[in-house]
Amino acid sequence: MPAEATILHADADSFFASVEQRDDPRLRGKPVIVGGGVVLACSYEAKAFGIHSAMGGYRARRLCPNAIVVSPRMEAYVEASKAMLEVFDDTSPLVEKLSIDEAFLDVRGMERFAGTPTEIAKRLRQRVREQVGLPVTVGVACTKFLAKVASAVAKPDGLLVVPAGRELDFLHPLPVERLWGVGPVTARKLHERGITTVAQVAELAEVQLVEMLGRATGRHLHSLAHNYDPRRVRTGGRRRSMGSQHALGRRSPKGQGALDEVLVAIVDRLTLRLRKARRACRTVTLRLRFDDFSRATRSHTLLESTFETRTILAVGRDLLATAMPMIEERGVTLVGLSLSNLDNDDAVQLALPLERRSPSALDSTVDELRERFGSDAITRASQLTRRLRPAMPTLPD
DNA sequence: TCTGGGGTCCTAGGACCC
DNA sequence: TCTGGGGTCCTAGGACCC
Repeated sequence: MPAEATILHADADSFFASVEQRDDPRLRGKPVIVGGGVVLACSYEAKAFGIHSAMGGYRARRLCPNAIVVSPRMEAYVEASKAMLEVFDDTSPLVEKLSIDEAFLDVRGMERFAGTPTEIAKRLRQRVREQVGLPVTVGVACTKFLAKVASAVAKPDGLLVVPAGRELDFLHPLPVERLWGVGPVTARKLHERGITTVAQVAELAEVQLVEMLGRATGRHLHSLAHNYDPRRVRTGGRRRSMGSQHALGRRSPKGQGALDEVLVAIVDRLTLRLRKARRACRTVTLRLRFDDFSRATRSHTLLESTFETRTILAVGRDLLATAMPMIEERGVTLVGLSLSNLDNDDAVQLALPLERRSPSALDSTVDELRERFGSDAITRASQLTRRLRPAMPTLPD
């Protein structure tokens, strides 16, 4: 017996542009572009002209000279996202937020008091429309992946239910680009071998796909083409990195001083966000993009987590200094910083200051930590202390 | 298709440890 | 003292998503 279609994927349509149209009646029914230099989002009226997100603003305006261009208002989008999430949370106890404008909802077992998944999905769309004022498309299927494909196919302002037992009939005729994780590179590799539909992917053995695309992508695509996706809808989940970047115009100054100013501004923004989120980071990564659109990263991992502006700026400056020869040679067009390794477990945090203790004191403290946090966390802590030990000065206990 | 800003996950080699 | 297999962490790069 096939699995029931109980997973909903709710996705706001042209989210940023829809918020703009909601808040300014003059924009309704008109081609709207959010963002200036590059299109961050655009309304369906603009899409009809061939405009899409990530397209250069210059080209977009040539395609549709009458399009109305508005600056992004991130606060308004965050607000709308929260309001939408409230409706989701009120619909099902199992909600997984995917991005600012989409989420999965598991409605299994809710039939007796809330109706069938289809009825729940209809009500969800109506409530977001009434309470938040935005159009939302919902896909319903037995797996997360298929629900997401369904909502993409149903856009805009639609609802599509893939009935249990009919999954492959729905999936197989679709182009490979519909598979989650198939971008330009993977699509090109598949096309080169004459593979354009999901059905053709499904005909291949897993080993063939792995050979073609690498282990992870190959296995992933093999699973998806057969609609094998055991991932459950999970609530919570903390972010694993935090970043900020700044694109430099072709003509902006690129000397070390100018770059340092950009870096200081980025570090300032980031550490503020870090402290606001009550997190700390251990790895700092400098991201660079060059005139020819090649990229490079330079990273450094600290021994101890930090949220201090001073510390992170110092690391950022070191990384920038090591990259200066490359920058001078290739010409930099983007500078970014990413903070990762966020919040290590408590045991490691506690073990680190032990650097200043003698080996015997260290061992007894590790025992204490084991009692407090369990052996799993301790494995990492003791590994770390072992690594520190050779460099440790011996102090009296 | 000449390109923003925010993320996630995978790979691969080297260092180091048990 | 030598050797091997397995595991984790760090760094750099790449693909993909919204």
